[in-house]
Amino acid sequence: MSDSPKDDQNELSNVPYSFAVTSDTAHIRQSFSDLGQGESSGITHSVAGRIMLLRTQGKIAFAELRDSSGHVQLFASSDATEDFEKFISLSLGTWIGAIGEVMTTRRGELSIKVVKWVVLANAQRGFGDKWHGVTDPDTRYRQRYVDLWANPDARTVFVQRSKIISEMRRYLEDMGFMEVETPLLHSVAGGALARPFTTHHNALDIDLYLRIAPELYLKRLVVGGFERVFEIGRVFRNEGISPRHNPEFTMLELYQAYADYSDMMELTENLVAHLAELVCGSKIISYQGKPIDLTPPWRRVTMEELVSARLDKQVRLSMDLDELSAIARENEIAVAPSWGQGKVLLEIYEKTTEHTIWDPVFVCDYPLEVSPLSRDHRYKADMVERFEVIVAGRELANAFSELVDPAEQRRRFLHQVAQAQAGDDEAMGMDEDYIRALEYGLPATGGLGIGIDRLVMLLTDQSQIREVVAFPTMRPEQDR
RNA sequence: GCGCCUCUAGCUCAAUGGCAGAGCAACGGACUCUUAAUCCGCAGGUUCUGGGUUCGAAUCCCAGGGGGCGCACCA
Repeated sequence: MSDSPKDDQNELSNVPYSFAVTSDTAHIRQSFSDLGQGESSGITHSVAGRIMLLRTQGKIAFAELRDSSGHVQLFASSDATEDFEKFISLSLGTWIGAIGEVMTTRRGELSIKVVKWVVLANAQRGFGDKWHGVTDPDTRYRQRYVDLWANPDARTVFVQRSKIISEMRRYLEDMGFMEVETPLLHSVAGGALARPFTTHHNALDIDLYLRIAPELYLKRLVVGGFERVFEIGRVFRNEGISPRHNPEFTMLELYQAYADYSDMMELTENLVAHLAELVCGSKIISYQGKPIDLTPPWRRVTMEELVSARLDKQVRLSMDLDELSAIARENEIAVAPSWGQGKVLLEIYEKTTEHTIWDPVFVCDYPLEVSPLSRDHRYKADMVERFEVIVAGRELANAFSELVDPAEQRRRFLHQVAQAQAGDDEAMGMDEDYIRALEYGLPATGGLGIGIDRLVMLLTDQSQIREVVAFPTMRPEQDR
């Protein structure tokens, strides 16, 4: 970052406003794959991209031209190429457009035999070591444009991210879901338990929150008669940054009328397995050196069973608070006085069990106490019909049968407000309009949220969220 | 927010108390089929910043800054 750009070379700064390409490098590779060694195709193409390598050899030169689809070799020679002397003095990183016949060299390398060429952009700064690239994480994340050229693997991740999201859209649309957009600016921060970012609207003179979840608006749309809706969008949570957390991240949320959380399980496992097959070529993927089998159906097991098996003793929500708290303390969990059995059970699960799960598991049936938007379990007291999907020790999805009873929703919100007053800065606020919406009638509805960034991490074998977010949140650069 | 680690040429890295170096990039040159081309030459530094210990500090100590990892919070 302290490096300074080279002085402009005037003749190279005078670059054209457009350049007509006839093909990209991937299509050329595809079209001329049967061209034998030392053959000329007789077909001229015009390509553009960056010069990533340049090998001069007296009166001839070889360059690697890279574009967004791949790369192809340029072959230049003093008798065929215009301004040959200038061509061989090009700096690595220069964008050029090149026109010439498609051919192969004596060694069989597919090449464009450059006749005419033009500089499209000058690279005044270099892209690092041509073998090692740039590995400094600070540079890679702050200057992603450098990373993407210096480290081709970084580029692949973002291509796959794009494929995952685009295929997710297509898959859901094929199921009859409609993509919608709901507000990012909320006057009540709801739909999840998290601290929000605050901002201010000048004309209305009110504080607004950047949304922590689209949930409550999406369910309003179901009330409005859109029976299958989804949104893929950014949410914002004012929390710490870590290898698995970025303050803004992308969520898929979907809602399906007349469905419950069992339907959401089926949808989730089928969607994720489908995406894995698309991106990884198999439902059995490799993550951080270990295999993960995403083939449906995934194991379905209750939180109580998981924790009981892990701790090798019965752990039930129906136990006395003292009894549960003792188990928590045995596992070095500090129990806060405001916690009920539900919160204690959740803490025990999260601290002792969650990180030990590798292959995908639907962790079913959460305590009502920690699930203010989920519908009461149809058979189990103080439980809700909710599940999280855990893969590789991490939460991948969260879903439930939605709470449809406005009076009960009001009680849940009131409890949240009390929690907030007791100092819980992640508790939800009262959302009167949402209750009013429920009063107009929300049918049985299944809801699902999937963290896209974490899904992309899983399917691209990345351990850090910064590898799948093009421009992760960073402390502002200091003057250096 | 707390703990541990780290910062040396544009990039990737050496030098562990004794003359700050290499490869790549850049720059100059040779070379008509290369594949990280090769070869010759040249240049490149506030060793993150500030203070301290020492005859002598990239190296040891203190403080600050950037980054990484772990914990906490969370998805």
